[in-house]
Amino acid sequence: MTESIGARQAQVERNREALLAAAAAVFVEQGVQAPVRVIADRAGVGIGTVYRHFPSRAELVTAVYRHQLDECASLARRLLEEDVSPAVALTRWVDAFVEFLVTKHGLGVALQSEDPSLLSLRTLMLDKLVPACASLIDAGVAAGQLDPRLTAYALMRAIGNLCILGAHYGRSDAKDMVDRLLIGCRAPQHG
Amino acid sequence: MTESIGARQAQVERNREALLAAAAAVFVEQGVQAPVRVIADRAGVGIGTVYRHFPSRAELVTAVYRHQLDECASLARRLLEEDVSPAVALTRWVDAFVEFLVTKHGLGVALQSEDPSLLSLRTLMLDKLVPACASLIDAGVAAGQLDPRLTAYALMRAIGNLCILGAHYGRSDAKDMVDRLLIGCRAPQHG
Amino acid sequence: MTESIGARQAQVERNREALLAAAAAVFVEQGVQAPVRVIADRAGVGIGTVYRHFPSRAELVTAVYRHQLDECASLARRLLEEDVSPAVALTRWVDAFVEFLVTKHGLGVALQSEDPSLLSLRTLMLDKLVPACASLIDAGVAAGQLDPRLTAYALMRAIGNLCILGAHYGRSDAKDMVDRLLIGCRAPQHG
Amino acid sequence: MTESIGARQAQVERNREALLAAAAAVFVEQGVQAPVRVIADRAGVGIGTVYRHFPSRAELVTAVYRHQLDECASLARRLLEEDVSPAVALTRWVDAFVEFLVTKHGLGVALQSEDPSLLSLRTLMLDKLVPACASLIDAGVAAGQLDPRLTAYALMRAIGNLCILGAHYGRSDAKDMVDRLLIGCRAPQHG
DNA sequence: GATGAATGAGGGTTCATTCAT
DNA sequence: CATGAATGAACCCTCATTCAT
Repeated sequence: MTESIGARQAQVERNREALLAAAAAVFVEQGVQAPVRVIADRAGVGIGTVYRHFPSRAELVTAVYRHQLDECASLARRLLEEDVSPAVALTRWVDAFVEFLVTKHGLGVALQSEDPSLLSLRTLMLDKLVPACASLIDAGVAAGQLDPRLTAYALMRAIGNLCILGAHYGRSDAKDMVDRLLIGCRAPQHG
Repeated sequence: MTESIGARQAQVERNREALLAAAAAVFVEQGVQAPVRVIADRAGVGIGTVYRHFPSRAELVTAVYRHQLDECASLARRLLEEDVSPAVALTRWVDAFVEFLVTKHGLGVALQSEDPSLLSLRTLMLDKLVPACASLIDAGVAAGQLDPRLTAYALMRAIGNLCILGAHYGRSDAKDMVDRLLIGCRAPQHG
Repeated sequence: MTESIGARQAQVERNREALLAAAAAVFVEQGVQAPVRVIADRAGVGIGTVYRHFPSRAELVTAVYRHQLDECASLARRLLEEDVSPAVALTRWVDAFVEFLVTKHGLGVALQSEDPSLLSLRTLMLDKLVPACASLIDAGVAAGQLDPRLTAYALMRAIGNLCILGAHYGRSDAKDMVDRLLIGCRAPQHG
Repeated sequence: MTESIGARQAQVERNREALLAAAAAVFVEQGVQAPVRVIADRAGVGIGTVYRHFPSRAELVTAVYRHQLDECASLARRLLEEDVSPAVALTRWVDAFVEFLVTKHGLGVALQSEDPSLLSLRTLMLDKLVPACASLIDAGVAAGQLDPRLTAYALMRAIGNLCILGAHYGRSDAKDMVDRLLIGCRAPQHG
C-alpha cells in the first residue's frame, strides 16, 4: 500500500518531468507562444494534467527555464573556484550562457517579451542569474580587467537580446556579436 | 468645389496619419502583435478604415516603420558626404539608428519575430538599411578602422536586438551596450 | 443649356448600361455573390453610383437579368408566329433559354437560391417568362404533342436547375439532360 | 468508473449527433453557407465544440451528408442483387436518391456550388455514389433498356440539380421532373 | 490525480451600405 | 449626380482555461 502510494507519486513526478521536457522542446521548435495543447500532446498527457502541474502558462514557461537558470548559476560558482583569471572565467560563463540561449532559443525571446505570462520568468532570472553573473564581474573588476561601470543585469539582458536568432542571423552571428560586446566591456586602457 | 475636394483628401490623409501614429503608439505599449481593433480605436476610426488604408496587418506594420527606415537610410548617405572619419560616421549613424529604435521600440521586436505578418518589414529593412549601413562599414574597413569580417546585416540585427527594451533595461542601457559592441567591431590591433 | 441637360442625362444612362454590362460579366466570372465593389470597378464608376442606380444588391441583380428575360420572352412570341409545329417551337425556345442559362451561368444559380437578395428576380421571372413558356406549352398540348399535366413554371425551374454547371458537368451535359427532359414531356403514347 | 466514462463518451457522441442534426436542419433552412455560429447555437453548444468535432466547415458539411451517401450507395448494391429488371432497379434507386435529396435539400446545392468548403463533399460523392449509380446503369445498358451514352456522373448531377427546391417548386415537382428525365434516358427505339 | 470535452472571448479580414463633399 | 472614405456587423477560426467524470 505504501508502495503503491510511492508508485503513484513517482508517476506524478514523471508526468511533471515529461511536461517540462516537452515544453522545452516545443518552445525551441515553435517559440514560447506555442499552444498548450501541443505541449500536452508531446508529453503524452491530457491537457488537464498540464494545468494541474502548472496553473497557468506563465508558470509552465517559468518552470521550463528554471532548470537551465539553476545550472547556469551553479556554473558561475564552479568557475570562480577554478584557477583561472576572472576575465577568462567570465568569458567561459558567457560562452555557456550563450550556448544555452541559442540552443533553447526561446529563452532569449522570453527574457525580452513584455508578455505578462513571462513576467515571473524575468523575476526568476533576477533572483538566480544576476548574482551569479555579478560575482564574476566583481572579480574581474577587482582584478582591473573589466570596466567597473558594467552591471550584471544590463550585461545579461544585452547578451540575452543578442541571442535572439532569426532569419540570416544565426548561432554563429550571435556568438560573434557577444564576443565583440565583451571586448567593449574590458577595463578602459590608461595612458 | 476644388476646395472641398481638397478638404476631403486632407481629411483622408489625416486619418492615415492618425492611424500610423496610433499604431506606433500602440506598438510601443503593447507590442507589434497588438490587435488591429485596438489601433482603430486609438485612432478614433472604424476597423474598416484601417483595412482601407492598409489591406493587412503586415502592411500597416511596414508603413509604421517605413518612414523611420527611410530617414535612417538617407542619413547614412549624408554622413558619407561629410568630412568626418569613417569610424565617426558609423558611430553617428548608429547613434541615430539606436535613437530610432529605442524611441519606437517596437522595431527591434519586429526585426526579430518570425511572425509572417512582419516578414515584409524585414524585407524592407534589408532593402533600405543594409546597403546604407554597408556603405559606412566599407568606408571604415577601407580606412583600416573596422574589422573587415563585420557584416552590415549582422551588425544591424545585433543593434536591433540590443535595443529591445524592457523592465530594468532602458534606453541608456541599450546605448551603453551598443557603444561597447562598436568597440568590439574595431579593426584588431597589430603588433 | 437644354443640350447640356440632355448630355448629362445621356451620361447617366451610359453609367447605368455600363453597370449592367459589368455586373453581367462579373456574375459570369465570379458568381452572383461577387462584391459590389468589383462591379463598380469593372464599370469604371464609384461605388456610390452603383447604389444611386440600384438601391440594393437585389435590385442590381434583378436588373441584370431583366434584359435577358425580356429577350427570352419576346422570342417565345416570335416563335409562335412562325410556321413550325408547337413541339419544334418549344424545343427551339428551350434551346435558346438553355443557351442563355449556360452562357450567363449566374442565372441558374439566381433562380434557385433562397437568398432574399434574389427574391425579386424570381418574381420577375414569374411575370416575364412563365407566360411566354406557357403559351408554347399550351400550343403543344392543344396539338396533342405535349403531356397536358406539364406546367410552365415547373418546367422552367427544372431547366434552370439542369443548367447549373460545375466541375465535370458542363454546357454540353446540361444541354443533353434538358433534351432528355423534353423527351419525357411528350404526350404519353396511347395504345 | 467504467460506467461514468461510458456516460461521458455517450454525451460526447450525443453532442456530435446534435451537431449533425442541427447542421442538417440549418442547411435546409438557410443553405450550406449558413454561419457555423448558427449551427452551434441550434445544437446548444459553444462554437468551440463545433470545431472540436469538425475542424473546418468543409468537414462538417461532408459529415452531414456522408451518412446519406453511404446509405444510398449500399442501396444500389442491394437492388442489383434483387430479382428486378435493371430499369426498375435504377428507377427505385433514383426514387430513393431523390427522396434523400428533397428531404435534406441542402445536398443538391452542395453538389453544385464552387465553394472550396464544399469540394470535399463533391469528392465524397464521386467516390461513393458514382460507382453505385454506374453499376445500375451498366446493367440497364447491357439489358438494352438504357441509352448507352448515359454517364453516371452526369445523371447524378442532373438529378441533384432537379432536386434543388424553392418557392413554388417543391418535392413533387422535383420527383415529376426526375421521372421525365429518366424517360429520356431509355434506350432509343429502333425503327 | 488525470482526462479531454466544452467554452467563449478574441483575432484577422470582408463587404454591403451610408453619407459628406 | 458622382464619389469613395468610413462604418461596423459578421464570418471563420484559435486557444487558454475550466470542470465534470
